[in-house]
Parts: sequence; structure tokens; C-alpha cells
Amino acid sequence: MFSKACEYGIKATIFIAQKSLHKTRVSLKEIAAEINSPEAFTAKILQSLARNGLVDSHKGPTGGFEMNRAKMDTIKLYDIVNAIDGDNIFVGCGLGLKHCDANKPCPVHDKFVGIRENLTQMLKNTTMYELASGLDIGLTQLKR
Amino acid sequence: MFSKACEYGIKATIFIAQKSLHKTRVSLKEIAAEINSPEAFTAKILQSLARNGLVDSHKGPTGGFEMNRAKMDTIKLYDIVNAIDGDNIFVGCGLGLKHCDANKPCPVHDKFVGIRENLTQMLKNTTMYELASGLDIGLTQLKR
DNA sequence: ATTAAATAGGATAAATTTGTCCGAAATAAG
DNA sequence: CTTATTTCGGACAAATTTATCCTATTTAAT
Ligand code: FES
Ligand code: FES
Repeated sequence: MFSKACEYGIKATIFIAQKSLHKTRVSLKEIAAEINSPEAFTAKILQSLARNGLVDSHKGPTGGFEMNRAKMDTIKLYDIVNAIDGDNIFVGCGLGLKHCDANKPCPVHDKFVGIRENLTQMLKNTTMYELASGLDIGLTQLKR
Repeated sequence: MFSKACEYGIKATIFIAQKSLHKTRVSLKEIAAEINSPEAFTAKILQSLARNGLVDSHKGPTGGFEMNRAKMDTIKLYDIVNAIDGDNIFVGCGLGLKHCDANKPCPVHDKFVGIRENLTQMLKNTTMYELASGLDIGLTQLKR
């Protein structure tokens, strides 16, 4: 469904947001430990998310990653996925035809578009705050 | 969503089924041309599907691939996807945790399982006959 | 029997994704 | 100013997926 990079990116972002709820910055090291991901690879993903303004990064001692409270409402799961995996999953043909076209549909088009749309809407409706809160109150977890 | 191998496998199977509606066997060459896929790679996928009994193959002149009418009702899109990509998409965690567990859910679990289930049911309810028929009457297409 | 046509299958290569290493740049603190 | 700590970024490596090549095997037809 999502690439490994995207899975790591989502988990990292949720963790950053959760810690930011308590005004705490987190370092790459903490993040990788918390979400059980390879550190250097996770760094690349976070760099990309930072460049796209989805998380804020700070260098130096006491540095790390954070997300301000306002962004937690603005940024949706959709934005993370779109930034890392692109929009193919949201608009692409389920069978890989060049473009999804309802007028010249592939055999699965009619059955696929509904699911694709459900997924898209779910991701567009899910805020980082929501996900961070669930994690914060111990309702959800990032490791297993 | 699906791997390239799976996309090719689905398209090839639908094409084979459509031709079988007219009692016509199709060769690898025809299939690859029709679905616009690399021939040798498609061969591997079809070999695997044949070993799993999802299509029938015959060697020698007049040989090729086919699917009998009864199988078109029995075999679901689900079976093709499961044979090629495995069941991770049907039961796996959206964030890649080892197991999806509703009692210890990841942050997206509650929002993800519904979509995962919709996809699974759609694939389990879609017969090869249905897809082959749509293609046969020109309602759908395999190339673009 | 011989030939030609087709799938089967092993070995290999290319491309992409995933993961690692190391030095540069920034910055907080003594 | 120096040092320690942290992210940034480029180069590289490993693993996986995608794709190719070539030979073997099966089989229909002459
Ligand atoms: S054309 Fe394939 S999903 Fe729309
Ligand atoms: S635990 Fe992640 S989807 Fe169920």
C-alpha cells in the first residue's frame, strides 16, 4: 500500500507531533528508536518532510524535530503520503494504465475508484493532531 | 497498490479469460502485445499462475494459455492478487507493524481497516467472468 | 522421425527502493 | 573561541523488484 519510506515518514511525523503536544523536541535518534526504523534512512525522509514544511527541524544542541500546534490541524495524513509517495495512489489507475480515465476505463475501474476515493478522503480528513492525541493517551502505538 | 507483476498478471488473466469466452487459446506473445508488457517477465508471472492452477497452459504448436468457463466463475480477482502479491494487503498493518492487532492498534488502524476490508471484499466478489465480459463487449480496455 | 512452435525454467542484468557511511554546516553552551 | 551536539547532504552499498537472455522440454503437424 505505502512504501517503507512512507510508513516511516508517517510514524515519525506522528511521534514528532505527539512530543510537540508537550512542547518537547525530539532528535532523529529518539525517533528512530521509537518507531523502530533505520536511523540514516529515517533522516533522509525527515529532511524531505522538513524541506516541504511538514515538520520543523533545528540543528545544534537542543535541536531536533517539532511541529507546532496549528500545523497539527492543518497537516493531514494525505499531505505526508503525497509528499513521500506522490499522488499515484490517489489518482492512478489500479492496473497501471497511463491515466485513469472513466471514459476509457480499465476492467477494474468502476470497482476500484470507490475504494481509491475512500482512501483519499480518509487521508484528507485525518489530522496529525488526531493521530498524535491517540498516541499520547496510550490508545495507539508505533512499534511491534 | 499492486506490484507491476500483479498488474501484468491481472491484465493477462483477464485477456486470457476473454479469449477463452470464444474458445480461443492465446500465446504469450499475443498476451504481452495486448497488455503492453515485457514478454519474458510476463512469462514468469503466467508460469506461476499456471502452477497455481489459475490459468491453464499448453506447450507446443497451437499451445498457449486458456481458462475454462467454470473457472471464470470460481476464480476471483482476489485469487490472482493473493497468488502474486500475497496477503499482506488484505491483513497487514497500514503502517507496517508486524501484525495488525485491533487490541494494540497503530494510529491509523481504526481508519484503515474499513478501507482494507472494502478492498478485500471487492476483490473477493469480482469474478474473472465479469471482467472478461466487460472487455469482450468493448466496455473496458487493457492498454493505454 | 523431423521440424517448428510454444511454454518452462535457470542464470543474469537493469532499475528501483531501502539502507549505510561520513564529512559539512549550524548552533547552543561553557 | 572552542567544543559538543545536532541536522544536512552527497556518495555509496545492499536488497528487492523488474526485466532480459538462452536453453530445455513438450507437442502438433508433416
Ligand atoms: S482506468 Fe483503471 S482505475 Fe480508472
Ligand atoms: S495495527 Fe495498523 S492497521 Fe491494524
